[in-house]
Amino acid sequence: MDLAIFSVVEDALRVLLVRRPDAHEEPFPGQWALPGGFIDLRVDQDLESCALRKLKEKAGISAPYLEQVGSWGGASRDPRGWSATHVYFALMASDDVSLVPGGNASDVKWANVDGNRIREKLAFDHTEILKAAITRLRNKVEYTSLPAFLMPAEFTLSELQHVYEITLDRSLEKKAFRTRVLATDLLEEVPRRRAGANRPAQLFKLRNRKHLVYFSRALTSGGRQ
Amino acid sequence: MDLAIFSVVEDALRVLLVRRPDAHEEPFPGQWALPGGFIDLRVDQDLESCALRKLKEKAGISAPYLEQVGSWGGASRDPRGWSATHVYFALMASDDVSLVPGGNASDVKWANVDGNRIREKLAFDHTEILKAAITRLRNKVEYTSLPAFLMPAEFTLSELQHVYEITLDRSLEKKAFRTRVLATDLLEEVPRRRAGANRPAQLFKLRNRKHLVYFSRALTSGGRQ
DNA sequence: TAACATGGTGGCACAGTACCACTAAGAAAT
DNA sequence: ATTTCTTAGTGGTACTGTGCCACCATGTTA
Repeated sequence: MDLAIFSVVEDALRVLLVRRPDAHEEPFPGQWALPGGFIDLRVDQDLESCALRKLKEKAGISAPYLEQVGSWGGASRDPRGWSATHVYFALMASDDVSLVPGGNASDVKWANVDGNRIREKLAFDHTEILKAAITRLRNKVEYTSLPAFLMPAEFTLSELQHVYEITLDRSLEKKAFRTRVLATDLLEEVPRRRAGANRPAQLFKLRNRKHLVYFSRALTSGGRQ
Repeated sequence: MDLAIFSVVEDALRVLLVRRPDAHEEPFPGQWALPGGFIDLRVDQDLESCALRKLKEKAGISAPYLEQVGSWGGASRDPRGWSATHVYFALMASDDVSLVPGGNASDVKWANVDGNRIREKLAFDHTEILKAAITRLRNKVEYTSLPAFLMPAEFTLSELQHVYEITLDRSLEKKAFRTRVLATDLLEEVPRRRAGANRPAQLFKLRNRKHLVYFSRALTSGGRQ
């Protein structure tokens, strides 16, 4: 079981990494890896509850967006022999990030996603797994409301667009974005505005914290470069 | 490892089933199930080669469209205890169907997909797994060229549309379908026509037997009822 | 040669997006 | 108090791909 836990922190898409134990009998000692671990047959009813348990242990969150990416198995991915892992990706709201890391700070970190990879070299086949997770995320953001699960409880339309732009790594056209989002029942106005050194912006919240909205088309090219 | 092998036979979407062995120490004796089996750690380099091997054994085909659907694991899916399986779905060209079944004819059959289920009651959690595979297939057909992998080497546009309609279980509008397909580089004309009791139809083949085309929108409602 | 059946197209309406200029509303600077 | 600045939010037209449907095309069969 391995997890790709994403969040948007400081205007960047990030993924949670943990450091492998430094014991010499362990494979890839001291290297960065995706959080995960073995299934506990006495505790975990099924794969999803195992993923939820790991998520709570590593990131301290209990009700994130969770989706299976797939499974990887083979003879060469672990030096100890044939192995298989089930991979999930999770999305964390940015205001829950402060709760992380739950363990020793030096052994957990958020790594920046650049393009469709990260700078760190990962243990096992985690580089390939992470690439698949990022690709899945990006593709799905094109035609769903996935980035909504990366938002805090209340947010403005511009903030939501900004998170879309960060996860897609390209700019979007403002009017098209707004029309498209407001045409669905994704959002609900709250009677508050975000103040700043400019015109205050309407705040919204999700109408349903669990529901994923599908758009009928993808947005193509984007606004200001 | 379990496989949902689809094909379109006699104007219907079908999935390949195998009968469980009748020995009493086996779970679900004599019941229908998705083809599959255990990974052979000496032979299978990774999950995909295991799926390809099973596919060759059960259906006698060697280069189909193959895609991972996900994995299922839990304490209650097998009476023998905690277990997990990796699930792939495969698409077979209709003219390869004659090669099936490879084993005893009475132990293998094509089952009709009705709605998003089949009539047969399946062993283990295979009913749920198959439902997920059918849903994945249907969803993806909306915006990709997946049904092209269900076609014989040469086919007409009407035949392709017909296979789309069978997999989607609804009718499509002729002009919209043609315009959309021909706007991509999916097909290539061959210098032959399909004769019949009517105007002969242009035959096409896939420009690339492996490449999957993505459309920018889904088709909505369809033509003649 | 007329009837029939399916192949294939022309043309207009419509929905959702692309584009871009414009107005709106607040804080900060003058 | 007025101007400047910055981001919020909108109006309006063009464009693309689809929905719709009538119509023509081209073969076989009666």
